[in-house]
Amino acid sequence: MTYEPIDSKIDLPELELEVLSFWKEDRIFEKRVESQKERTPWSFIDGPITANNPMGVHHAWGRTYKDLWARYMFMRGNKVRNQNGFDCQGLWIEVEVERDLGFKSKRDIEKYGIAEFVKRCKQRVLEYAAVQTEQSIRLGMWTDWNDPEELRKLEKAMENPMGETTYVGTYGPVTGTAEELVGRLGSREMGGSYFTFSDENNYMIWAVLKELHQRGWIYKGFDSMPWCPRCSTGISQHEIVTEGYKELTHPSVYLKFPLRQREGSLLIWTTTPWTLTSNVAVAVHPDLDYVKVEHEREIFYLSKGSLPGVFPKGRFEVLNEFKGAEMEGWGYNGPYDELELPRSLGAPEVHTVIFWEEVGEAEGTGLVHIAPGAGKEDFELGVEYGLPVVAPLDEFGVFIDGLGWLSGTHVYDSAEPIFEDLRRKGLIFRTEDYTHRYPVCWRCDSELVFRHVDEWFIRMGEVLDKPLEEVTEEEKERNLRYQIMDSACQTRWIPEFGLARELDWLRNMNDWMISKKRYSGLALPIWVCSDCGWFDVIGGKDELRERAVEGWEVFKGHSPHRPYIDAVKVRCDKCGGVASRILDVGNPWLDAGIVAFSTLDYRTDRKYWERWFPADFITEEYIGQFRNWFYSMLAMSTILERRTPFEVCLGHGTVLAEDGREMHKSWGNAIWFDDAAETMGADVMRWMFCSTKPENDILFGYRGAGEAKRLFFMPLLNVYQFFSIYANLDGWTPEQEPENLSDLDRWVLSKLNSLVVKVTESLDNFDVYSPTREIERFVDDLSKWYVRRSRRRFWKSEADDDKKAAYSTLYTCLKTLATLMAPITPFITEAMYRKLVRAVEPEAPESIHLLRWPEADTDLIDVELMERMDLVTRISSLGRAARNGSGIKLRQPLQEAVVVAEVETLRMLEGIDWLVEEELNVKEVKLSQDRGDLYRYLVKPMNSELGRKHGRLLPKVVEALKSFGQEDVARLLRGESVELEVKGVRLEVQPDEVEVVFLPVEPYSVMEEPELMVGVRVELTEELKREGLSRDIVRRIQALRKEADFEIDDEIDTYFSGDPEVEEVFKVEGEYISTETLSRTLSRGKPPKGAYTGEFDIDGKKLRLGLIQV
RNA sequence: GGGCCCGUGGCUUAGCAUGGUCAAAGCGUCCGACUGAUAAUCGGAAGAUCAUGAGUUCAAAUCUCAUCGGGCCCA
Repeated sequence: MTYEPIDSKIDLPELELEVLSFWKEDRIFEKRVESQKERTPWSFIDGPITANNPMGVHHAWGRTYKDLWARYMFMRGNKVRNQNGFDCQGLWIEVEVERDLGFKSKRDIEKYGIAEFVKRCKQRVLEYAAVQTEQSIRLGMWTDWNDPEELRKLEKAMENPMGETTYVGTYGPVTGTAEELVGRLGSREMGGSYFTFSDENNYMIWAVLKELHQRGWIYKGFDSMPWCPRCSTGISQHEIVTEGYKELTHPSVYLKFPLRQREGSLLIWTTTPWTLTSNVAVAVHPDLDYVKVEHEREIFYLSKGSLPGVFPKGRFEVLNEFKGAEMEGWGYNGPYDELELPRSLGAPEVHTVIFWEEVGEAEGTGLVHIAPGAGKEDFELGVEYGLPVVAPLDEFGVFIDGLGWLSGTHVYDSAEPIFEDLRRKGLIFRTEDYTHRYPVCWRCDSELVFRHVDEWFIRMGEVLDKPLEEVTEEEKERNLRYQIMDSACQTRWIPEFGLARELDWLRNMNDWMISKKRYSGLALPIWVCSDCGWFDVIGGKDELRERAVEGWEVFKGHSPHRPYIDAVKVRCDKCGGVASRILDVGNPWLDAGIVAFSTLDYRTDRKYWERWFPADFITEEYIGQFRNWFYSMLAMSTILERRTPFEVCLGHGTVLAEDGREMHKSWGNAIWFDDAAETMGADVMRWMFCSTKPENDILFGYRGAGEAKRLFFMPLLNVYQFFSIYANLDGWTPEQEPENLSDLDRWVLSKLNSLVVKVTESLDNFDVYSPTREIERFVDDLSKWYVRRSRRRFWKSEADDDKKAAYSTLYTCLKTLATLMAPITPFITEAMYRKLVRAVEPEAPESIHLLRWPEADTDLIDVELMERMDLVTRISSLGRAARNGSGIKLRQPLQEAVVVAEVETLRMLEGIDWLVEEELNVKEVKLSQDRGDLYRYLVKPMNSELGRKHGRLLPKVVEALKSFGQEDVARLLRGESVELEVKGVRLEVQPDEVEVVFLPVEPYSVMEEPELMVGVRVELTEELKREGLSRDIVRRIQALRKEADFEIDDEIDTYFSGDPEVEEVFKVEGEYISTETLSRTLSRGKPPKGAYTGEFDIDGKKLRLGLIQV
């Protein structure tokens, strides 16, 4: 058997596993790398995936894109560099490790030991890098990465970081300490995936930060930051926005602030009672209306608009009304003026009413309590007014010393005691529960508080009040923000609105907070003198060694991570003191943003870097990345080179469950990657992603997968199956070339070459959505028209030229189609290629993925032929509908079909009308330009109209209408009137006085579309009936053959008996029946013993059959 | 409050940048057929105020504006 069949059950995952082992054993990917040496570079940069957990199906979308364009660009003749990347540093990994170790807070980590903790974090990364690599292999990805087993060996070796070990990488074994080898992962010597915790990645960021420092763009800032008390770290703007909010209910309180020079109190409202110790001022809107009211013999001040909310029962009296502006400078007594900390900062003295444009009265009282030490906007306002900052919480969220009875209380436990205290002081007006969106920690869900902290920032540059195009070169020179915008504009964003989003982010973002008070991450290379406050940024390991004044021996041999790096001290340039590294680690987006430099040897081999920078292409899920990876990549590259690091950025949407919601474990609608791969198969998954428009979200699940399999993959494989069955029987191989091709062949080849053109254009344009649509359409054409109409060409017994033409054409179609699909569905196409092409073309490459991309033969594209065939399918479709209407089944031959159309249309059918004959099972196709051949028109009088007009003449008029010719009807249809004469009276019939009815001409059943009409003659002669019956008989014999498990080419002896009519058919149509069923003999009578028998009823007529294999 | 996407038959989507063919497909439903690719396949039918309103135009699902609803991003 030349062409191995694909099992009809078609277990796609099973087939994929076979292909995977072929790739592995025969080192096909390595052969691809080997074969591309001398080619033009095509550069791709992988956005690192966090190696923290198994990957999900949502990763598979982007990874499908990543893999497919790498495969495609290779096939197009490029040298492809694509290195997988892992994100390795940052809070998310720490949190998982903390969870594993059962830690509750940072204190547990300190107790456990930073060195040990950081080591565990690295181990976790190695563990999941191995898992994700295996999963990605299963997805069909081909890229440079590590053998998962080697990663696991390294993970174990890390138990003793300073112990010697050996790692086998892409280029052979490397030996060193475990920590050293881990720090060198992804390097030129070791190959494999890049890891953002590598030494080079860290030191490269040092170089960038030094560069920024030289421009004066690094600074230590004090800001009011969202802070997670559990993680004990600030949460940056980048992190808080996506998952950073939750609907929460808190107790809120209306509170009295007694006025100093006036009677009564300001009425303020807050949802965060813990901030009250930090109150320094109250803000009003100068233009808003405020009122003085009396309520239960007390005087309150609040905004007019907030009255209904504050006094819902309406028991108050307005004493006075005025603008907020009049309240400026009013003094009041704060609720915690007695405490030591506020007093020491002079807070009580500055308690006054100030202005703020943001004050509203949708909620609260229109009087806003301002605490610059405990809120972001408050802080900004405080800077404006020069207010003192009372910062009440320590890093764990505990009230610090100097706050009296509150000192030592945790913020989470503070609301009730504070309420009680205020109640005792008689300051509470009312409390009520309040539900709002409140920021929470995106990793551990703890409620965030605002803390006044010192953090390190990269200065973005001021936001200028003018359009981007008007910003001058000089202004850009000292403004990073606008430089990055320039870079963003150099990139082609797909979808196009990507640029607008990126620019929007850049326009709005604040200075970039890069510090984090954590452990496992980039050691920020900032050394500060504790004596005089001087600081410097160190640009690399060598510089550090030179400037180290102590601690180098502790650090030596370690990766630049805590705690060892913290031991190194440098000399203060200003006062000669000793400067220490700040203990903060870096924001992880620094790690991911630098990879266009760190992984391309920017510091050590500039030529190599230049060859591969910028990336021709990157692709990621766009949600979030405009402010994360896209942003940080642009930022880093702009700082170093002032240009974009990627030419094309393809963003795609989100993976949702089939119910349209996000996938959540607890909702039971999540699908794990491994399950998806083993149930639906990787190719089906890839196809689903590719046939979704990237800017849309995908509803991903087994229903869609089943549909893709049934509607696309099965028909495709069935075509292959069909080919293999007959080509095997006939022993056809590609060297048996035909002399001539039929119109059907030329048509499908024309379609095929058009497909090559379209798919190539689209993929060059980073559009895979359109190709999936085009390919689906082609598979439809191939299976639903070409194969269907060619079946008999394959069945006939002699191996004539027409048969060769059919084989050759179908072979070409399948081979080319598989090649076009190879980047998208690498498994199934490999299987087809191996069974189809490799079976008969020994000199062909061993894998479809080593092929060159097919060139379209545009000479074979015959637009006219495609139009003609299109007409044939339209006619067939109409004809089938007409047959359908008649109720006569397709197996019953009919005498004729009539096609009515314009003469130019009919001319197009020359030479291919036999296809219609076969498709409609008619003896002949008649062509006509006269609709009258199929339709006649009947004019029905509308008696109400005509009667009113003609009175007694009506019966005569109706009579006359019967004699209307088709020409008269045509005029009425055109809206013209027709004259007639009744009893010598001439009168006019208007179109709206009659109804024109169409009736098919007997004995035709008719269907039409504009400009085209098809009718079939539904009259049955005895001969036709007999033929129909013979086909029914053949059908029954075939069914029986199948049931008896005979091979397709087994010859048989057939025994029959039944009603006389049936037996008669065996006589008259004997030759036809025996040819169709490969019957050597047809014998009337009882079959011998051992025959396979069956009894049938054909429209009430009996038939008994017996078959014997010869 | 600002920016960006999106509202098309019961469901999922195409069409919309270059306005003009009966608004296209798949699922589901109903009816029928085919069957030497067959635990597949094919045909037909029913089913859409193209979110709403206004405007531009001879002509709007498509362009403009507004409104409503959903999503995302940022304040």
